Order: sequence, then C-alpha cells, then structure tokens
Amino acid sequence: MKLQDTLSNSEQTLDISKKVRIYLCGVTVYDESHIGHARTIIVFDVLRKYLESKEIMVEFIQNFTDVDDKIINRAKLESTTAEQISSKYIQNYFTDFDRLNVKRATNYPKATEHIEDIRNFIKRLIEKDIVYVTKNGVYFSVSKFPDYGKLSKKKIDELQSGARIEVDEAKKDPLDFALWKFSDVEPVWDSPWGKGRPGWHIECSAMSIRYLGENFDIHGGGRDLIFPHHENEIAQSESFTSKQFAKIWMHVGMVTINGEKMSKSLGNIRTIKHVLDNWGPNIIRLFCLSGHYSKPIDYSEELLKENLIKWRQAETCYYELIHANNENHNNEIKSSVKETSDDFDNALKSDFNTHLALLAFFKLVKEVNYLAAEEKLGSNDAKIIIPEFERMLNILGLVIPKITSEQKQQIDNWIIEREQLRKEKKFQDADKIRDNLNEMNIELIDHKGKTIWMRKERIKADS
RNA sequence: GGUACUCUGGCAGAACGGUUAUGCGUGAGCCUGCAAAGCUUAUACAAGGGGGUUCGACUCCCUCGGGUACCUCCA
Repeated sequence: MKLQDTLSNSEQTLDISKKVRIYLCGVTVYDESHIGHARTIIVFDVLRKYLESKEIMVEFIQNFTDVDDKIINRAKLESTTAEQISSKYIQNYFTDFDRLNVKRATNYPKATEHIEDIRNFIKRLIEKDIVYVTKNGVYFSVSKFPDYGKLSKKKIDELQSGARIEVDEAKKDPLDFALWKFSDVEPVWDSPWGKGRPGWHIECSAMSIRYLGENFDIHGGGRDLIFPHHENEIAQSESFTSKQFAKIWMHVGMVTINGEKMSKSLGNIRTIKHVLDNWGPNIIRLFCLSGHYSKPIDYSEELLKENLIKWRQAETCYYELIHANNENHNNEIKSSVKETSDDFDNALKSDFNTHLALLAFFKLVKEVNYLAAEEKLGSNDAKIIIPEFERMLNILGLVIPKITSEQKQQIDNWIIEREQLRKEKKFQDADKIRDNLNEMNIELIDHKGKTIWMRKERIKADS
C-alpha cells in the first residue's frame, strides 16, 4: 500500500509485514465536534478497517487534548473546572463517533494522564541543552534543530520575518515554542522548573512514543496541523530520540463551506450531531469518503443529497441480494465480483483513494439492482456477491439497519394480503398497506413475479 | 508578502502524450393499476487565460491569473 507522505512529498510504501502503528491527532475537548473532525477521523477509521480486513494488526492511538487554554477559558466562562469541561466533551465525542460507526481506537491517551512522561521528556531535552527556561516557561530552541521547517517546507528566516508571530520578550527566538507553561491556576502540576502545565505539542510527542515507540508507521491529522503542531512534534521528538520520528505523515484536507474552511471564527461550523440528526451516519461517511482524503471537500446539501441517493441504491442492493431466490445463474457474476473487488482494493492501495473505491462499490450495486429488476438475479449469484458486498460495506463502515424476525414475519403477511387485494383490483386498500409500511420505513419493490421489502434508513432530510 | 496545494461539463470526479470515463443532475421515453425499484435514450462549447515542445497534450515546459490552506488557536 502506498501513501503520500507530507514530509518527503512523495509516495511511500506502508510496511505491512508487521503490526502497523498509527497515531492520529485527535481533538481538543472544549466543544462539540464538527463535520471537519468527522472527516479526518472517518478517513483513518476506514484506513484502519481496510488494513484489519487484510488481517494486518493495527495499533491505533488517538489522543484527547484535555489541557489547553481553550478548555480553561471555557471552564471560566461556565464557572466550572477544566476537568469537568474536558470530560463532558470527551463523552460528547464518543456519543458522536459511536453513532458514526467509528471503531474505538486501541487507546485514547490524555495529556493530563501523561504528565510524568511529559516531564521526563522535557528533562531529557534539558540535558541535551535543546530547551531553556524563562520566567514564563520552558521553551524549545528552534535554532538547535537544524531541520526545523522540513515538514511544512518553511524556511526559518522567512517565518521570522512574518509579522503575525506573537512576541514574547523572554523567548530567545519568536519561533521557540513552549513545552511547559508556568502557572498557578488550576489545572497545574509540579515540575523541577516550576508549577505549570504542558504546552500543546509536547503531549503528542510524549504519548506517541510511549504507545508506539520512537519510530512508528503513520502519523496523521488534519492539514491545518502541519504547521506548527506537527513541525514542532518532529523537532521535539527527533531531538529527544535522535531518530526519525514517524515514517509517513498523512494529512487530511479541510471540510469547507462555500469554499471556506469551517472554523469557529467564521461561525460556519456544522456539528456532527446536527448533521447526524439530519442525514444519519451512512451518508456522512459516504460524503467524507467521496473525495480524495488529501483534498478539501465542500460541504453542501447538494453533495449530501447525491450521497443519499447512492445510499438508497446500496440499501436496495442489499435487500435484493438477501431476497434473491430464483434459479437463474449468471456466468459473468464471478468475474464481475472479482473485478469489483480488485478495483476496490487497488484504489485503496494507491494512496487510499476512497473515491475510486466507492466507484467500484457502486458499480457492483448498480449491476445487482439491474439484474434484480430484470428478475435475473439468482440465489446462487447472490451467494457469490454477498460476501464481497459485505466486505466493502464493513471497510467503509456502512451499516444497513437490521430488522427482527417477528417484524419480518409481519411484513411478509402484509405483502401477501396486499397481493391478494391487488389481484382483486382493490388498489386503494392495497396502497394503504403500502403506505402503512412506508410509515414504518419499509419500502416495497414490485418485481414481475414477486414483491420484496426493504428497510430504509430513516433520514430526516429525505422526508 | 512568503510557502504549499489546487483550477476538467450544472455538480462531484477519472484517464500510459494518441480511445474526451463514470456517477449525480436535467430532458424525453419504457416498465408499473399507480408508485417505488429498474431500463432506454438524449444532454453537456468540458479542460482558468496565453504561449511553447510534439505528427498529436487534460496529461510535459514557460508565463499570467483565480481559489483555498498555512504563516496565531484549529481536524
């Protein structure tokens, strides 16, 4: 599998000969998660599910930043503690992402639970004379790391001339960044240099190395983290270990609205909860996977709608498959399934192109729906198709709502009754049954010889 | 201002330098008791502008321009 690596700006082959270790920069828990967070996390969720489907072991670590100025400010605003705020939004995070069918990470380390690791990290950097202490905190000296700027392709002197960098007189260089900030206000921890709390970047270095070792496979996050966050992580970590840090840097493009990045300051946030309530998990996942992960994707009703239509086709396909019961046999099914399967895998193997993978998936969907509508889909065909269909569904993290066997029995009875009414040309009564079923999100599909049902996902935006 | 990325039909999005995919949408028709599902067919000046290399360029080079992101917290 090849992935575009931000650092080398080239495609790198992912080593799958042993366990794949992935670190994803998660969220700062001070507010609800939005659809931009969802995209990054869903991309990595699918990457992971794909690898696992190939029986490759994956160690997937995703952090929560639970100590940060934004959290502290929020706590002040709500006259509560930072701890209350972060635990509230961690819960909120899981509510959202469980609904999105995102598999839980191997571990979700928190900054506040790794203070000791962070202190040890800083200690070693002090021993190496790479950081220094001022009246405000402990700072990383960028000039001590010659490769600074290699990830974001920035030149130090150009950055320094930038007017927007805050000036802290105590710092030796405006680019130097805090590993430890002195403070007396909770949350606060002791350290050999003074009471305070960790800076933003240090937690990811400390925790990724703690959980994944000094040289792991993939480090990811949103594109907006390249600078300064990931640049600083590299500086710290490689100074700490004297080794290459992550092997592959994978960055997910922004979700935009009308071409503009979703952000607090612009006030154009769409929370996951909001989108989920309207569109449900499957459509959001399809939407997030509909473009190449590295490129921006524009949030619009139109695109969501397009994915809704596709999702309906996929649902139809599923129900056509499980209801297929005739004797027909299509010789070309086997090769067609094989082709889809190959296209799907090849798309993902080549820089994780989920768009092309979806194209392959929907080609199969269309083929099935066509055969079914023509009464040409045999049960043996279905037997060949279903495993592959479900394999792709699982990798993509799409879930068809299930139904109990009692409900199934009930539906079958309704269908028989409706058939009878239709035969008697009592169409109004027959339609009433169909309408009632629709109310329950059961849709009927009339084929020439038989009527099948499907359980449609209830989607608010579709009604 | 600097750096990176990007610019293909109404929208999304592909293509070894030589077949202008594909999906959605839209129009017409078929199927159906009616719907839904499905089908057929049509539709699109498609390539940001201008140069160049080439027998031939979406694909290579130059140039100009637009957009977005980052340069401050940000998935």
